[in-house]
Amino acid sequence: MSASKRDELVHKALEIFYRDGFHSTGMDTLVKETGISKTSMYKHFRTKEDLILAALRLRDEKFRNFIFRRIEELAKTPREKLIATFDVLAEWFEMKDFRGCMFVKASGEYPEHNTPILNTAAEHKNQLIRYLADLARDAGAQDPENLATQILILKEGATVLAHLQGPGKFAKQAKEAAIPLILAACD
Amino acid sequence: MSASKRDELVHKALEIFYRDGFHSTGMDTLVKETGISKTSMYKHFRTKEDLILAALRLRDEKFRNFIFRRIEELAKTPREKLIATFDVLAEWFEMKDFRGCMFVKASGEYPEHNTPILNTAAEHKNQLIRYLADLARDAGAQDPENLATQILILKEGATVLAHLQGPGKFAKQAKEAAIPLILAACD
DNA sequence: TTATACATTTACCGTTCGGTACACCTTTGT
DNA sequence: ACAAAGGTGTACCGAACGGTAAATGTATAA
Repeated sequence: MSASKRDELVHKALEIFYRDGFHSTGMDTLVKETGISKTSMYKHFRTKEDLILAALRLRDEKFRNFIFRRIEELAKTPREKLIATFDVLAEWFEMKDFRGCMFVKASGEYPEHNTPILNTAAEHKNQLIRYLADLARDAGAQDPENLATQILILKEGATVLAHLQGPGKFAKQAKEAAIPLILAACD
Repeated sequence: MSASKRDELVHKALEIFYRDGFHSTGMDTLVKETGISKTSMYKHFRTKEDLILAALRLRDEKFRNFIFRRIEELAKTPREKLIATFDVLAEWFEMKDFRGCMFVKASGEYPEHNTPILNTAAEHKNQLIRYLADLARDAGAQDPENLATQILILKEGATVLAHLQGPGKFAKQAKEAAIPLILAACD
């Protein structure tokens, strides 16, 4: 039961769950696509929910890596980084396999409060807030938490609409809405 | 096959789909909860997808009625109405059965482009944009479409986060982000 | 070489899925 | 009174669901 095999399973599961959804992807499909047997799959993951949680944790890590790394590459000052968030968002929307936010999808399919999947999704958003709040603090914002929350609201709204209506203009519109907020918050 | 019976079925289906999701709600559950027989159900709706589409159309109508009516009740001038959008949003978030936007949920479970369900969800958002753009035009905005889009982005973001993290502060934060945008756009 | 331990496969479990064939009403027109 | 028409319920379809028991490798240690 090698750790790398498990990793491979989670990567593949993440890809398929993100593309097709959670309920509509059966364990038989995952087993077939990964080439493993069903019993082995259930040795690595006790239940389907365990596999979903592992996939969400991987997604959390990969997504934050991508966003944070690109922001750091695109901008130098904290204030510029806050704004660059929306340029990274535009890059994400344009990717050919973009299908919206995986955690929003998960919260739609498992909406019951205080369940592991919804909690994992909520925690992902907390991590984003924390990162943005740190940037806002470094940028000298009066109320870093508030500014971070507003930026996250714009990010989530743009993401939802980009998935529903196509990538078009939403990252740009969100950016144009964010800039005056950021400038006003940092004197 | 009375029209009122069909209406009753759609209402009940909407309630259950919104609470539990689409894939995780079986036709057997719907049949049991409505007290009708399966054959009769399939006389009214050829497939499960037809029933989902009917539920989404009803949701579209009910949701827009609620939002637009409350906005008109809360504010008089077009500019005030744009702002009041976020007070109505706060009311929605506080409702005990609030579970986020049904069309976002639908787009998460049926993400394939150019399919009836995704198209219906996209059209719902178009209707909201159109209404907001009309208000923005009446309020004298330079670019009504842009302002409407930005307000919708804030609405969608606040909705997603309110579902994930609880109603708390998101309507208020979105409102505070929207006000300067609205004021700046209308001179 | 053989016993042990563990990973893997095959074959299957009971349940639920979306959907349907068909017998059984009940109504309506004549 | 009676037949045609159409809505209704029962009982069922094959497939897919999440999950498991038992057999079959296969590598290591004695």
